[in-house]
Amino acid sequence: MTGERTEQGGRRREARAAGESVAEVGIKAIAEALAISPSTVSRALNGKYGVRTETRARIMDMAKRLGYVPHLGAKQLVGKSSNLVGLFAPESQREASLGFVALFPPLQRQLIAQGKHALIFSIPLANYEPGRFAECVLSRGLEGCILLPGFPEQHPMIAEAIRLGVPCVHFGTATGPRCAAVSSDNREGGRLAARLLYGLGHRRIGFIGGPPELRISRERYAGFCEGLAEFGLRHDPALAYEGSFSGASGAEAGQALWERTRRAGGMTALFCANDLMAAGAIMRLAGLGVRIPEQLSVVGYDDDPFAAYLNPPLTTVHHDAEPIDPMAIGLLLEVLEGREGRQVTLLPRIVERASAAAPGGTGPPPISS
Amino acid sequence: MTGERTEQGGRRREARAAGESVAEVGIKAIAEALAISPSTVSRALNGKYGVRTETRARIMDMAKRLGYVPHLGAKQLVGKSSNLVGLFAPESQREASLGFVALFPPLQRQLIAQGKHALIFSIPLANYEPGRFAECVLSRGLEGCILLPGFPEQHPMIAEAIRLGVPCVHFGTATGPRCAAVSSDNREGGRLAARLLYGLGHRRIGFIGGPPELRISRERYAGFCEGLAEFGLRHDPALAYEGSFSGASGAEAGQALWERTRRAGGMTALFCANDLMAAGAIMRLAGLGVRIPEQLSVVGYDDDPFAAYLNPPLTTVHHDAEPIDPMAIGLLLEVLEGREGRQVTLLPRIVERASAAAPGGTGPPPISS
DNA sequence: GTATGACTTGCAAACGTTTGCAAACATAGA
DNA sequence: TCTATGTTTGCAAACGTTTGCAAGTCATAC
Repeated sequence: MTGERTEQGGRRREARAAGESVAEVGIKAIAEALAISPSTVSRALNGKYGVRTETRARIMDMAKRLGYVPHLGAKQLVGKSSNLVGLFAPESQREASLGFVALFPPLQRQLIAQGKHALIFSIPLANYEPGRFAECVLSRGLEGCILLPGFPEQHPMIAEAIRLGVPCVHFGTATGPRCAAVSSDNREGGRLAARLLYGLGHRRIGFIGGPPELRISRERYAGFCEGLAEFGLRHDPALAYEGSFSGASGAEAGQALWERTRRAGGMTALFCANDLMAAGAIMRLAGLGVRIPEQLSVVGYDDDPFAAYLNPPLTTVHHDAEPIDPMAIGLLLEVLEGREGRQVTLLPRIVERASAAAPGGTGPPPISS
Repeated sequence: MTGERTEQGGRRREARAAGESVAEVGIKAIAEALAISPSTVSRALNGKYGVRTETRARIMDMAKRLGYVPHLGAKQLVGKSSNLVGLFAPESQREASLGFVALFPPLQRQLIAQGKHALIFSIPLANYEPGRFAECVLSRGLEGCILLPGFPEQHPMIAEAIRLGVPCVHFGTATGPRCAAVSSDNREGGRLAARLLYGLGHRRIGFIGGPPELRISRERYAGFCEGLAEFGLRHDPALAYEGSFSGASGAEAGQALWERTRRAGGMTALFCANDLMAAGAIMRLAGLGVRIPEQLSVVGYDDDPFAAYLNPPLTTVHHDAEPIDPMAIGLLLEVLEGREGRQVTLLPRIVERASAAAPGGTGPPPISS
C-alpha cells in the first residue's frame, strides 16, 4: 500500500541524465540569439513570403551556426504532414525479406527525395487482430503505406486500408479509391513454362509446387496446367508434388518424383514453383547421377540472383523484380497525391539458360542466351 | 464547468479535405464524452496512480468504444521517449539488402515487444556529408540507431554517433560509451578455409577475392594467407584474382585462374570470398568440363541459403547470421538502457559439404554432413 | 500634411499530450 | 462537529512548431 509517487523532475534533467549531450537548439533559440520573434524565424526557415531578405539571411546564417534541426514531431503536431510512410512486412521472415530486399533501395531513394521517411511495421501473418493496422497508421500519423509482398491476397489489412481511405499500395489485386496494387501474372508464368517445355518436346513433366495456401503456389500451378491444356494435355496428378519453397523440399520432391516415375512412364522434365526448389532438385538428382538437362530438363521460377550461377545455369521464369519497385513507390506517390488507385500487372517472361533442353539430350538447348 | 468551448475546427477541415476519413478521437474527446478532464483520462490511460477504479474503468471503456489511438508524436513532444530507432542502411543496394535481410525479422520482433518502431534511413556510401547523421537523429528524436552491415569500418557516421553519444550498434570494431559493435572474425574464416584445404592435401590453391576497398575482402584474404603460413606456405600472387562478389565475376575469375594455371603448376583447389562467386566459378568450370571436386575443390564463404543446394553442394565458411541479429538488437537495448557499449566477435566455422575433397578426387569428401 | 498601400514583424492560439500543483472530496479519528 | 489525512480530480503550463491577424514601418502619391 505504498503510494509510490513517480516524481520526475524537469524533463531536461532527465534527458541529460540519460546522456543526451546534443545541443537542443530550436526555433526559439535562433529567435533569441537574434532578438526577433520565433514566428519570423519559422517563416524564414520555411521560405515563406514576407521576410526581409536581409533578416532572412541573418536567420539562415544563425540557424546554420547553431546547427538547428527542425523537430519533425512538432511540425506534424501543428498539422503539417508527418512525412511518414509505413512499410508493412509480414512477420514470416522468408517471404518478407525477399520482397523487402527488392523493394528497398529505390523506395528509399524516392522517399528521401520527397523528404519522407519510412517506418517499418512487422505484422504477424496468422492471428491478425483487426484494428491493428488503423492503430499503426493513426498513432504515427502515417500518410500512406506499402504492404510488402508476402501477405495473402485478401489480408484483412488491405480491406482496412481501403475502408480507412489510407493511401496504400500492395502486391495483390484489390484496388480502391486510394489503394493501388501491383502484381505479377503468375498464371502466365506457369503457362510460359508449360509452353517452353512442350515446345522442347516434353510430354511427361513433373511439377513441384509451394504450399497450396499461398496464392502464388496455386496460380503458378493453374497456369502450368492451362499451358498444357493448350496442347490438349491434362497434367497427371501423380507428377505433382507439394514442396515448401525451400531447397530441402525441392531435393526431396525431386527425388520422390524421379523414383515414383521410374515404373510409370518416366518423366523428362520438371517445373518448380521457385528457383530454390529447382536448385535443390538439381543438386539431389545430379548427385544421384541424373544428367541435367540430358536426362531431365528443369525450369524454375523467380530468376533469383543465384539462378544464373547454378550448375547448370537455370532456365527460369523471370519476374521483373526491378520494375516492380519503382512501380510500387510510384503508385504510392500517385495515391498520395489523391489520384485514384489503379492495378498494374507485370508480365513474366522466360529466361532460357542451360537447364532445359530437348528430351534425350542431344546437346545444348536450342535457344541460348 | 468551464463555459469555454474550444473551437477545434481549423485543422480538422484540412484533414478532411485531404481525404482523411478516419475519426480523430483524442484524449479530449474521451474527456468530453465522460464530462471529466483530459488530465484524468491521460492518467487512467497510462495506468498512473490516483484514479478511482470505477472512473478508470469508465475511461478505458469509452476509449475502446471510441477507438482511441494515442498520438505518439504529441507524446514525444511533451518529453516522453520517441520510441523510435533508426536503421541506417548504406545506399548501395546489394550490400545493404544482404545485411538487412538477416537482421530484419528478429529485430522487428524485439522492437515491437518494447513498443518501439524502426525508421529506415538510407545513406549514400560515397560523399557522406557530415552532420547528416545528427540531422536524422535529432529531427525524429531517435533514441538509438543501428548501422546496418555494409558501411566501411570507419564510416564517419560511427564517429559521429560516438561523439553525439547516441546509443548505437554497428557491424565494425569501434566502440564507445554508448556504442556497441558486432563483427564476425573474417580473418579466422580465411584461416579455417586454408587449414581445411591444406588438410585435404591441397598445395596450390586459387583465391577469388572481393573488392579490396572492402574490409571483409582484405580480412578474408589475410586470414587465408595466415592459415597457409601456419604450414610454411606463402600464397602465390598468381593464384589470386580480384572479383566483385558477383556471380559473373566468380565465373570469369574461375575460368581465368584455371587457364592461367594450366601451364604453371596447376591448381587443385579454389577458395572464394563469397558463395555467389563460388557458384559462378563452379558453374563456368563445370560447363567447361572440369569435375568438381575431383579435379578442383571449391570452398565458399557466407553459407548463403542457396549454398547447400548447389551442384555439388558447397563447402563454405559459415557466418552464423542468425545469432548476429538478436545480438545486434540485444546490444542496442543494452546501450539504450545506459550500459557501456561492448564489442562482440562471432567465430565462423566451416560447414563441409561436397564441393571440397582430397585432390585427385578419389570419391566423396572425408567428412560429410 | 495626410491617406494609401506594400512590406515586415510580433502576438497569441493551436496541435495532443503529460504533469506539478492545488482544490475538492471522502473517510476516519478526536 | 471539527480536524487530520488521504484519495480523486481539475487547472494550466509546457513541449516545438505554424499561422491568422493585427500592428508596425516606410515610401509614394495626393
